[in-house]
Amino acid sequence: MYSIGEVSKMFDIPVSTLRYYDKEGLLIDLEKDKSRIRKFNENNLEALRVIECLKKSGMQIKDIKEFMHWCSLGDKTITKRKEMFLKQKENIELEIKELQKALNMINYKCWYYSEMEKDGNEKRMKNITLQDMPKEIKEIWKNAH
Amino acid sequence: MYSIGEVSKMFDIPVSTLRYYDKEGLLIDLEKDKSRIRKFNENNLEALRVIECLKKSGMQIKDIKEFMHWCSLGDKTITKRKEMFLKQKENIELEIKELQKALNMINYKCWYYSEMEKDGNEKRMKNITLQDMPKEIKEIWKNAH
DNA sequence: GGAACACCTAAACCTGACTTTAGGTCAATA
DNA sequence: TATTGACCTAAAGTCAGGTTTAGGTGTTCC
Repeated sequence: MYSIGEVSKMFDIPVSTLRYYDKEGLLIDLEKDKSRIRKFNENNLEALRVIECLKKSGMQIKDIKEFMHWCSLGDKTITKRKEMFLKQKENIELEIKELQKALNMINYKCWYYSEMEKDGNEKRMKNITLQDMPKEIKEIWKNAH
Repeated sequence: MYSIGEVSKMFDIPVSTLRYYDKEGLLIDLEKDKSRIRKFNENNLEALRVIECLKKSGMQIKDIKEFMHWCSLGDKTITKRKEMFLKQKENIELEIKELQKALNMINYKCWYYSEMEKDGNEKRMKNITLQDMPKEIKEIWKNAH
């Protein structure tokens, strides 16, 4: 059993955010003692790990709440929950692809700017074409477009 | 030369958002004709590509504006701009790593739920340990934690 | 000539995800 | 005993990144 302050340190999430998640219904079976103090058990910590993961995958608080509600309904929602994870898997794979494209653009710019830095001005690079690029930069450029 | 409506379709960005970017100073040398109608040229389109890429890499509008301002100052800001791209490269690489970790978590959950679906209930999977997992799932689990 | 359409500005409004504030409880320490 | 520190609630505030609204201009189709 952990206090909200301990959990805050373990997960590096502000106490106010943990209370907010609780208020929004993301921590469904979180218990409180006689003085209304929250007590986090292993299930609650696992819920928090799932919350962080679903947030990373782009899910909104209200949808995470809905998922947590399904969890509390037991066996009859297993398929629903599995399908939700399959959908988030697609989301996150797409997001990684987009980030990799952006990374290629940034890597191209890094090369472009280090060439300009050598020249000390923008003249030569302003008119650069695919033919002028080294093979590996050409590849990066293509993956960025 | 393109109208705002054409650019909106080309980039799949709402017209209102393009106007907002212009208002916030992200489209520094965007020209307007005698009736104040925006005319996008190739430089402006390239700026938009960079804006989308920097946004993906987690940069805020006000910092993108600052970058665009550096661009307008010419040769003396080349090194500054290069260093900004190097920093965004780190950001985006870190973000990809975090997303991959979340993806491992989600993949683990997908396996976990498909096993539960076979059983029709949560009993067996609730008490699963590392030893019970197939080798490849064990790897996924480890990369998620 | 008038209606439809694409454009314009300024300003108000919206949304999600928190964070801060104000006022209070409770247990342990000086 | 009083003050410190960790906890509590409800409600208001904040912030980024847009979106919507209200009122207007200029061009083209019927």
